[in-house]
Amino acid sequence: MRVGRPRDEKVRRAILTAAQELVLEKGYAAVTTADVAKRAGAGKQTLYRWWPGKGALVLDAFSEWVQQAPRLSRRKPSLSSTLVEFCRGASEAAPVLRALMAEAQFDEDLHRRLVAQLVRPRGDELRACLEDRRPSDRELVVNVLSGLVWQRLMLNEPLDAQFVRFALRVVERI
Amino acid sequence: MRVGRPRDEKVRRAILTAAQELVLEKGYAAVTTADVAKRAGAGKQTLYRWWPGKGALVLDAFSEWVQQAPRLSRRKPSLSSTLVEFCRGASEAAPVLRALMAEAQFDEDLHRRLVAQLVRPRGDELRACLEDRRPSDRELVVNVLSGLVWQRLMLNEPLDAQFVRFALRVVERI
Amino acid sequence: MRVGRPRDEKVRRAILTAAQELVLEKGYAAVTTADVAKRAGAGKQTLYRWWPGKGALVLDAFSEWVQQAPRLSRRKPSLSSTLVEFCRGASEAAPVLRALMAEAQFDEDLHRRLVAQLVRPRGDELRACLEDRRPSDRELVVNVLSGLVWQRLMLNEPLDAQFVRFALRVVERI
Amino acid sequence: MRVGRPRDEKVRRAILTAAQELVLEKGYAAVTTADVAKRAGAGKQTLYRWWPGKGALVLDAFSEWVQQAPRLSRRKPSLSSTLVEFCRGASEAAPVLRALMAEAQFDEDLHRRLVAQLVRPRGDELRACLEDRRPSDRELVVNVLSGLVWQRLMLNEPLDAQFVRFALRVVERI
DNA sequence: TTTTAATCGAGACGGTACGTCTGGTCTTGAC
DNA sequence: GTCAAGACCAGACGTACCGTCTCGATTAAAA
Repeated sequence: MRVGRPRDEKVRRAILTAAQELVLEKGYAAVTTADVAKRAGAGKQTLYRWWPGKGALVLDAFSEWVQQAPRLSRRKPSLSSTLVEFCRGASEAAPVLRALMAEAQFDEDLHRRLVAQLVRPRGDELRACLEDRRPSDRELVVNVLSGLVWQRLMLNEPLDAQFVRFALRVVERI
Repeated sequence: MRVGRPRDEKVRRAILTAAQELVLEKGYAAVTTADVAKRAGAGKQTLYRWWPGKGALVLDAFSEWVQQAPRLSRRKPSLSSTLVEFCRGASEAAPVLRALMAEAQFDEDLHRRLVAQLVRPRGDELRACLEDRRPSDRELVVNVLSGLVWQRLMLNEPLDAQFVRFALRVVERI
Repeated sequence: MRVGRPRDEKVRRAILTAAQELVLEKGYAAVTTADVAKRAGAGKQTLYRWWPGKGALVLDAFSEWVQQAPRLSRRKPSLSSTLVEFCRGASEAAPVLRALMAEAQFDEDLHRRLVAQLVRPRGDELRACLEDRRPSDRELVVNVLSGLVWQRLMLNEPLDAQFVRFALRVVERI
Repeated sequence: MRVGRPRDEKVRRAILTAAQELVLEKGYAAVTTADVAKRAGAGKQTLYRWWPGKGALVLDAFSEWVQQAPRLSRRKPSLSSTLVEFCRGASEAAPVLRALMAEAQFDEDLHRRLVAQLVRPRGDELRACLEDRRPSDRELVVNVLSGLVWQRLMLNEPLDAQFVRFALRVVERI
């Protein structure tokens, strides 16, 4: 059985919340691990016990936030509504997503986490809307859409309704 | 007339060369402006007189390198050959491109330079291969292809022959 | 009567032993309370239940060790033999004594313990060898000898036979 | 010739002054290198360029301070007046001297500096007052007096007029 | 026998100092 | 005024240690 004092889930939550608040307030680059720990009323060591660094922490903070969106409809959502929702979320979180993807380019481990927690799940959601397509087409469409969105993010161009229309037009021609 | 000692073009070249060498040897993140200056036999101040920081310097060093590829054929190149060439270059320089795009997420000015010196020119080359398409389609195709490539880079997946076939298959269905 | 589980004397001994071993192996500064607890198979809390900190613990560990020297002769020992024995012990334990006296400068409580457990008893032993002196002289001699020894320790100079001769020469001139 | 920007003596002075002030205000243990750098308007790196750590810095700060005492009399000072002056200085700076001697027990380099900058010079001053003594006696007296003073410091006992009388009584009997 | 309460090992916790590192600016004398 | 050299300010970084707290298990006296 696990011995020693168990890890305190409340502390973990407090750090995640603090990270989220601070990143939204001051932006990813301006936040330090020390800031987060202080705001959370935690020690730096505790933060580093749970996460290897700022990137992984902020990723956790926001991948939970993104998941907040209710997935309660039992009916398979349409591609267009999924894409709209997708872009809405990405647009709100754009600065964080850009920073995380950027940081991940310098950090192998963060890169893996980012793919597993954000990139892949979004792709899976899209794929789920394409069950009526031929399997070989599915990957095409998912890649194209995901590529368009990430490019848009990295080039800091708006993920607005016009973009959604554009993307849908691309898809219906494939 | 400008007074004082004139700026030394040889120094500028030496810094660019040193930056290129060091980034290829140790990777973007592991190189500092001080390293580059030392290798080039230059002072840090000289480096900062010509460039605003590491990002812009490395961008210059490698955008020249990318342009090295001879564009001498007067015949309009085909889309597929352009894409092959495009991916070959991107694949070789992938670590640098990833790092520059990442850095640009934290640096407005570098972002502008990157778009102007790397992103836009590549898009223009692609566009030039699509003159037989309807104008509205052109932007579609350019966006999709560029999105696929950048996504591939940022996700650190190979830009190999298989990817080129995949991309061409997408395009011919639009 | 005391309720609850009684304190375990075996644990106390294990911690003292572990502290002694570790300090002899790695030196006072390189040992942490966590190290000692781990070596003793004890928890940190147990250690802190018995002692207020590393200093007091090590002091206990070594003041017992110093006392090991048999004081069984019923005849009053001579000053010179006492001093020889005194210096021999201080020389062996020099690194620990230096560290304890140093730590005591930053820790009021440890300072009191150190004086009570090490400084005063040694002075009393010396005083006991000087019963044939005039009372006012006794304090003089004890202070001078003790001062010479502690200075020698703190300046990291050898407490060897030559020093003993030197000290005795001083005393016989007072 | 020396190239590069020369070290800035003004910064060095500012750091020394800040160290002195802070140590007098808050005590040695409560002062950090970051505090000193901030108060001095300097960067931490600059501090570490000039000194290897807090100990060496504070030693410099106070060894200059101790030397401030005017040594202008051309006549050889008497032993008693030297001792009085000696004890007055040591008494004022007692907390710092205790801390430095303590820290030096954990830091070989600081130990050497402390002996060279504080312990030896004081000894030399005493020796200079004893030119009328036999050479072999001189070392005796210097050692005894210095031992008495340092012991007094480390045991945190007052270096007052009574102590001076005591010390002089010892000396005149040697 | 059951309850109670202090102890035990293990290790997470808040706090904080440390010394290193990087980025971008400033200051020399030489040219 | 530019150059090489390198010191400068600023502050983030991750590690280390301290002494406390929390957990489930153990132990013996009290009920």
